[in-house]
Amino acid sequence: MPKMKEQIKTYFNRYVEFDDAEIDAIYEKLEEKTFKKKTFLLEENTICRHNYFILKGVVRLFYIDAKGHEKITQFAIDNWWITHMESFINQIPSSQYLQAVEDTTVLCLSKHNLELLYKEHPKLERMFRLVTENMLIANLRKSDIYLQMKSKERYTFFVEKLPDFAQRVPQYMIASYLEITPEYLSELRRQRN
Amino acid sequence: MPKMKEQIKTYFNRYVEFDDAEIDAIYEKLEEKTFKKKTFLLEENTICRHNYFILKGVVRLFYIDAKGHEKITQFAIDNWWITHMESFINQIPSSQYLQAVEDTTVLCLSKHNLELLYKEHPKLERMFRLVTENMLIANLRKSDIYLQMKSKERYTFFVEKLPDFAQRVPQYMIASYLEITPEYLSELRRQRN
DNA sequence: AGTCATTCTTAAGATATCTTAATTTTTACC
DNA sequence: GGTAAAAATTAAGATATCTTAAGAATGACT
Repeated sequence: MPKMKEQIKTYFNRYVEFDDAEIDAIYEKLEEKTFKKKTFLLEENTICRHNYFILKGVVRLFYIDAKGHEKITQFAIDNWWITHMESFINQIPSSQYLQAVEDTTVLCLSKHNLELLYKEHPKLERMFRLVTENMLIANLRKSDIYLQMKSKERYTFFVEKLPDFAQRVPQYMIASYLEITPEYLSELRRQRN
Repeated sequence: MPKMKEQIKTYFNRYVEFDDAEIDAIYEKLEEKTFKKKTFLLEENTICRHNYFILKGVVRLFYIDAKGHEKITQFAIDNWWITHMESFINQIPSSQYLQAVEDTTVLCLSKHNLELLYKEHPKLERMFRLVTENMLIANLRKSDIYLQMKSKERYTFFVEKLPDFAQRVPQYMIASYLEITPEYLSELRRQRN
C-alpha cells in the first residue's frame, strides 16, 4: 500500500473503522497534488471545489480586509483538512484565499466526489460528521477563548497549545491570526523575556 | 399531529426529507420540557446529557471567568439547537452553564437516544452532519468577523444581523456576548444617536 | 401606587493596543 | 559571499477600551 494511502487510512480509522476495500474506493476519488510555497490552492471570488487533506506542509486561509491587510483565519498542517467551508459546502464564491505557506502535498477531495462517496459509504458520512463536530468544538473554543483574552494571553496560548504551528509559521502571520499588529506582538515578546 | 411535532418536522425537512413514520420514530425519542426564566438546563461541572431544540424561548450558554464575571458564548432562540457541544459530544463535564433567559420550552434529545437514532436512521446522521456544518460555518464567520471588528462594529453587526436576539435579550447580556463592558456599550450607543 | 432589584447611563482616570516611521535582523537567491 | 527582499524590532504619540464609582431609569412584585 502506498505511503499516502497508509496515512489516509490511519487518519480515517481514528474516527470509523473502514476495511481495505472501502479505503481503496475512497482513495481512488482522491487526487494527490503538490503546491510550491506561496502558490494558491484557492483564490478569492472563485468557488472552492475541493476539501484538502494535507499530507505534508502548511496552508493558510486568509482574506484581504478593507485596509488591504491580510487577515489569516486558519492554519493547517500535516493530517488536517483545510478548505473554505462556506465556499466548499455551498459551492459559492469564496471571500478568502488558500495559500501554501511552505511546499505542501495534499489529497484533493472534490465536492462532487464527496457527494458520490456519501451515497455509497454511509460510514464516510459518519466520519465527516465526527470530523465536523471536532472542528466545531475547536472553533467554538477558539472564539470563546480568543475573544476574551488579551493579546499577550492569546499569543502565549497559541504558542503553548500549537507549538507545531508556532514553529513553522512566520511571526507576522501568527500576529495576523491572533489579530495583533506585528509591532505590538514584537513588544509583547520582549516583555515576556 | 401535535403542534410540536409539526414544528420539528418542518425543521427536519429543511435538511433531509423524512417521511411521517421516520418523524414519528424520532419524535418518540424526544422529551418536551419547560424551563422557567433563570432556571438552568445545565450547570458547570456536570455532563451535558442533552441537545436541546428550542420550540419557544431564549437560552444562553455562559461561563464564569477568573474575575467572577459571566461570559456569554452563545444565544439560541426558537428553532435553534443548543447544548454545550464539547460536553455533550464527548460526555465530559461542562465548563459552562445553560440557562433560560425567558420561559422556554424545549425538546430534549439525549446523547443515548441520538446514538440509537443514528444507527436506525442514516438520514438523521446526514441531517446532523448538515446542521453541524452550518453551525461550523456560522461560527467560523463569527470568529473571523468579531475578532477583527472594533466594539462598535460588533454591536452594529449584531443588531443588524440578529435583530430577533437583540430584542429579546437584555443589553448587558449582549455586551457580554460581544466582549464589551456594559458601560462602554452604553457609551457606544450614545455616540451612535 | 410603592418599594426593591435589576438594568442602564455617565464620567474620570488608567491601561491596552494601534499607527506611523525608521532601523535592524534574517532569509532567499544569483 | 553579496545583495535585495522579507521579517522583526523599536519608539512616540494617538485611540480604543476598561475600571471604578456613582446615579438614573426601568421593571417586577406586593
